[in-house]
Amino acid sequence: MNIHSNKRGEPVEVKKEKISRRNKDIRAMILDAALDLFSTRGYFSTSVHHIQKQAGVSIGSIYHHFKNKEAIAKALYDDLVAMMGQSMAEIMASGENSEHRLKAVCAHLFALTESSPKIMQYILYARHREFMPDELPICSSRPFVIIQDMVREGMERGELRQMNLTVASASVMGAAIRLIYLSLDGVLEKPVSSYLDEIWECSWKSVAV
Amino acid sequence: MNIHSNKRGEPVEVKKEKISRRNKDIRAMILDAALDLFSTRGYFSTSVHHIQKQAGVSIGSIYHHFKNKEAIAKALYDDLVAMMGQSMAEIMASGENSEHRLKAVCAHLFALTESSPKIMQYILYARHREFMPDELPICSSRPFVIIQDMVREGMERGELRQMNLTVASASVMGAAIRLIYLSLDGVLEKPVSSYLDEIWECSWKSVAV
DNA sequence: GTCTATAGGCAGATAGAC
DNA sequence: GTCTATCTGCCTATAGAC
Repeated sequence: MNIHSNKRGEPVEVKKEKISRRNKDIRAMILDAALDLFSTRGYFSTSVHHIQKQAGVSIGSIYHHFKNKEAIAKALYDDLVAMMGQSMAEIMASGENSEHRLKAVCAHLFALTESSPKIMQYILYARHREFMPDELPICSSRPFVIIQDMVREGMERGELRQMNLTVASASVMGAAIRLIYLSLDGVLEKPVSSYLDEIWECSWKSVAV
Repeated sequence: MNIHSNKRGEPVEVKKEKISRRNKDIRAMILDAALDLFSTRGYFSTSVHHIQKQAGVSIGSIYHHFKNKEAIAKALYDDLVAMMGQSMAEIMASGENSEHRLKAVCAHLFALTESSPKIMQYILYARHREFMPDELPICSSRPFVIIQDMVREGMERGELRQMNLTVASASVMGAAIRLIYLSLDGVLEKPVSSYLDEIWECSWKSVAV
C-alpha cells in the first residue's frame, strides 16, 4: 500500500511525467521509511541518515524534497490524518443511524490497528507536539471533529442521551481507543478486532437513551 | 510538594545526616527540574545543561547522583508510578463497593490532573518506551494492575456484568482517561473534575449489571 | 561531593560536482 | 534532481581541581 502522493496531480507531458513519477516515488519512499523508523525507533532516535539508508536515497535528495527533518514528520502526519479523515467522512456520509456509524468508526480504527499498526502508532503515540510545536492537538483534527459531529447528530435525533458533547464523545470512543493503545503495547491476547462486539456493547450502553 | 526521597531512609549520625540531607535536596531538586522540563519541553528537547541550570546545581553533581540522563527519567518515572500505586492501593483498601472505589480512582486521577498536570503529562504522554526501552508498558505497572483487581472483584461480587476483564477495565476507565488527555491538551472548557459525575454515570452504565 | 572545563561523537544541514 | 563530502554546532559524559 502506498498512501503518499505528489503535491501536483495534474497531467504532464511525457518527459516531465517521468521526472514527476521519479519525484513521487522518492517522496513516497522517504515517507515510507520515515513512518517505519519513527513508529518503531521514535522520531528523536531516528536520524536523517537512517531514513536515507532505509529509503535507499541520498541525503541530498531528502533535503531537496523536504525542508528539514521536521517537515518530513509533518508531511507524514498530514498524509495520515487526511487519509483517516477521508475514511471518517465516508462513514459519516453512509446515512446509517448513529449507533451503526459510531460502531463502524471503531471497527475501522481496529482494522487499521491490525493492518497498519505503524500508522496507528505514529498518529496516537508520536507525541507530535514535541517535534511539531505548531500542530493542533489530534482531537482538533478532521477525523475527530467528524466523530463529534456523529455524536451531536445522534443526540439531536434522540438516539443518544442529552449530555455534554465532549463527555459523550469521550465516553463513546474512550474504551475503543484504550483497547487500541493496549493492542499497540502488545498486551492483548487476541487481535483487537475480536473484542469489537463486546467493547461496543459497553460503549453504546454508556451513551444510549 | 516534594515527592522525591532518598534511597536510604534509615537514621544516620549528625555529621552524615547533614550530608545526607544535602544529597536528598539535590536529588529532589534535579528530579523536580527534570519533571518540569520533560513534561513541558519533552525529554529529547531537554538537555542535561537545561536541567543543571534550572535545578541550580552543577553538571558534575548531576552525574554524581545519576548514571546518565536516562537514569534521571527512569528515577522520576519510578517515583511517580510508586506514588500513584500507593494512592490506588489506599482506595483499594477502603473496603467500599466496586462502583464507589472505581469512581474514587477517577476522582483521584482528575484531581491529580488539576493539581499536578506535569505529573500526569509525564506519566501519560512521555513516550517512555522511546527513551526507557526496558520499561514495561504503563498498563502493566502497579496502579493499573490494582484497577484491574478492582474490576475483577466487582465482577466476582456481581456488581459488574460478566465479561472479559480487559474489556471491562478499558470500558470503565477509558472515558475518564480520554478526558484527562483532552484536559492536558487544553481543549476542555472547564476543569476536568467538573465533568466527574457526568462521565462516571456513562462509565458505570457501560459495565454495570 | 561539588564544581569548571573540555573531550569526543554524532546529528542536522549545506555546498557544489555531475 | 541526485549525489558525495563536509561543515558546524550541540549534546552527553568525563577529567580533574578544590
